[in-house]
Amino acid sequence: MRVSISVQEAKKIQREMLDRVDVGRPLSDEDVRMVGGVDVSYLKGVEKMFAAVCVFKFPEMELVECKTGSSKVTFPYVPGYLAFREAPAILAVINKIKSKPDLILVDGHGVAHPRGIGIASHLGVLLNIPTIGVAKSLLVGEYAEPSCEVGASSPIVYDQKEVGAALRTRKGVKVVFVSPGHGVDLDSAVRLTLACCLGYRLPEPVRRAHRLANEARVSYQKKHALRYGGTLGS
DNA sequence: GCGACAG
DNA sequence: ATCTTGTCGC
Repeated sequence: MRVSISVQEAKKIQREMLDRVDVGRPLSDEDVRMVGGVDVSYLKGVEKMFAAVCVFKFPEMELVECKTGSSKVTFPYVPGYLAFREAPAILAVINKIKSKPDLILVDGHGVAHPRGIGIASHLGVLLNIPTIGVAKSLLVGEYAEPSCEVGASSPIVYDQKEVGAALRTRKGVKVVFVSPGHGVDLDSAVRLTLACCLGYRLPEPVRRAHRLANEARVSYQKKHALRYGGTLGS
């Protein structure tokens, strides 16, 4: 792929963006009328990715609007630099929606990151919209396993600080790792994430965006008769 | 140097 | 993340 920038340059950008990240602001439920979720899927072999965004009315959690889009991959997957790979595609689909979410849940970490600025924080700063990182696995830090009931949580500690929480969003399933992205504090992030869950491990906005991004990839594969990353047929 | 390592 | 088939449990 034609790489947009180097990891060194990306690191410098993160350093410059870091002081704009705000995780000290409580966000009440009344502050959120619309909540969005974003995710990206990839097509093996070709340098293409499919992003999706789904917006829900909060706290009713009724689907309001969804958009998808495809983009070329211009940055490799490097742990700690996911934003430089996925943010461009995500920003593109967010620009397509008519509704204005007051909060966006991102598939990945927020400040529970080596340098305190994961993809959720990165997007929050660029959009100037509160964001929360919801990841399926840990990138940095340590945590104690919470009890198995819905809503149980325990802090993620990294560099002697509480940067997030391991949250049980559904009874008996693996926890998800929640961390503030930008414009919201940890307690609010955990509370709001839980309020977005409808019986599944992942909060609905992210779950639906994930599904939609996959559908967009599949339709692309079908449209171009792609399989195993190669071309079959015309 | 070695192991870890979001999606 | 992607690809892939069956299997286990509510």
